[in-house]
Amino acid sequence: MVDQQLVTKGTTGKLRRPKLTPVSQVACTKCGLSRLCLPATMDSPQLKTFEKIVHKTRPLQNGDHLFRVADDFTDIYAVRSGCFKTYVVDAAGREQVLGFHLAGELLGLDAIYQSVHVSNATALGTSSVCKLQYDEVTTLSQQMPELQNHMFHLLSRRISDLSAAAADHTADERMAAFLLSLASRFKARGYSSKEFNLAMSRSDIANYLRLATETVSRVLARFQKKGLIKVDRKLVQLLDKDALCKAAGTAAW
Amino acid sequence: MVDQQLVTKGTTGKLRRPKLTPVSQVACTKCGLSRLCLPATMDSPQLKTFEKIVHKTRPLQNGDHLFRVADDFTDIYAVRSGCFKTYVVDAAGREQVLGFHLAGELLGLDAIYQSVHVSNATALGTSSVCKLQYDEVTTLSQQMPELQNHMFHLLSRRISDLSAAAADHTADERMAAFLLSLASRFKARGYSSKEFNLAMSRSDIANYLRLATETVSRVLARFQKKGLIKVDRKLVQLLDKDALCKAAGTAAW
DNA sequence: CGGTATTTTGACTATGATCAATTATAGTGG
DNA sequence: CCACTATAATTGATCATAGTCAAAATACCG
Repeated sequence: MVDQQLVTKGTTGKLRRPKLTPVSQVACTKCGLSRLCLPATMDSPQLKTFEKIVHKTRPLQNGDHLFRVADDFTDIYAVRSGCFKTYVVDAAGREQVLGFHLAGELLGLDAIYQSVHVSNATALGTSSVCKLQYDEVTTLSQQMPELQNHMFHLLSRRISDLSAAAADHTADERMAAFLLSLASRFKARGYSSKEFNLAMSRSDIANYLRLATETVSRVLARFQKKGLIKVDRKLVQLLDKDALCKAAGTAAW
Repeated sequence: MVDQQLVTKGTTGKLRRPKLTPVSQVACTKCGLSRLCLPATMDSPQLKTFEKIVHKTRPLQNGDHLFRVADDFTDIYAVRSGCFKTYVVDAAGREQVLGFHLAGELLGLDAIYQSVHVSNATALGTSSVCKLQYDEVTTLSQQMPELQNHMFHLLSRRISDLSAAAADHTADERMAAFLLSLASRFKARGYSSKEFNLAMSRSDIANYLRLATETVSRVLARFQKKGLIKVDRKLVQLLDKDALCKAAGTAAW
């Protein structure tokens, strides 16, 4: 694999990461929770109240678990930095990746109705979260319609996303849709939507997309040959988004 | 893997074992809403208040649409009788069935965050629903913690179900799991869990399970030959649930 | 009944999985 | 800094599950 121009040959991916631009006016000072996981309509005093139930935690290292199946459910987590993967292990011991969660996204929502975690969450690289005690969230939601509403929206959105992901698509479509999804989420966070690092391994991607690792490799190679993307290890550049959208079988992103 | 920290003194008085939310004795007199879609802890006066926001509608005929993509989202629907299917149509015109919804189950939850429907819902056979104006639900949730909690639970449960359905399984596993899911839902509604009618066509089932219609036919035939089930047209009898569970790759239901 | 829908069955095919081998990459300790 | 190892990613060859195409059988409905 001959790659001529690497802006920086990566001992660390951090150096070359596109700069962050602040997204929201309001932000939780305590943990940097951006607008992405906060109600848009919160004013200052509300924010202050809200901050009281947000608890910082120390960062997790690659592979560390945030929670596991059957753990007591007491807290919701908001990703502060890094990336987490959630997964389950079925009766036959096969792992199934349920999702990847970037900064500003919530973890553990599937545990609410059973008061027990039904999935595992593990850090991909050094990552951190904010902790929100669930009963404090519900209590506060009683007083703050905006928060209640926001919770409904977040849950609804996850339902919608999962529905979309459940659809029947070819390997190429799924891969293209996956890359575009990452792009749009990075963009929403102020990062480049054309170039980003994959926090997860090929086999995690494969598992998430219900493909074999080899297929992921091949599809990426094929996309590259067709000029849709450029891949170098973890770094992905989207060269032709329109074509990618077409490959994904979706309207423009 | 599975921790043994199951001995936890409760921080709250809540049940925390993996089981369904407790069911209530009460039922909405107005539309027959069963305990399945009502908060378990509602008492009589609360129920009366709740009933005020429940609106009966006239039954729909087979194929009638309850809502379509891009329709304004104003109401949540609770299935009163019959069965509904929700689906989307992708850019290429392919239909994707998202789910089947039996009495007591809610419809339209994926529309909350966009205030617009993102899926279509159509009746399978003559079916009816109750209508709940969404902003009345949220307003009432502010005053009734039980209702808010119930909404969170329902949304969380749907997330959990969708996650499970998204997993990568063989045709046999998916079919077995599908039959068992129906069985358990019928049982929860007081119907037989061993014998029931399929409200949906083979091709709807196939689409939902991401299989070809022909494959559904073949799998059902295979199951019958192996003595797991008996199928006659729409009527299904589960003859050997244990074997079905094994075929589904799940623990007993 | 007669005509249309749906379902089933059979033959063949293709997409993506599996198996196997090779090449990169990241970590570790001398 | 460089072997040395373990892990991850890629590439090739072959296989199998489920899809597609085609046709027959069965159910549905006026």
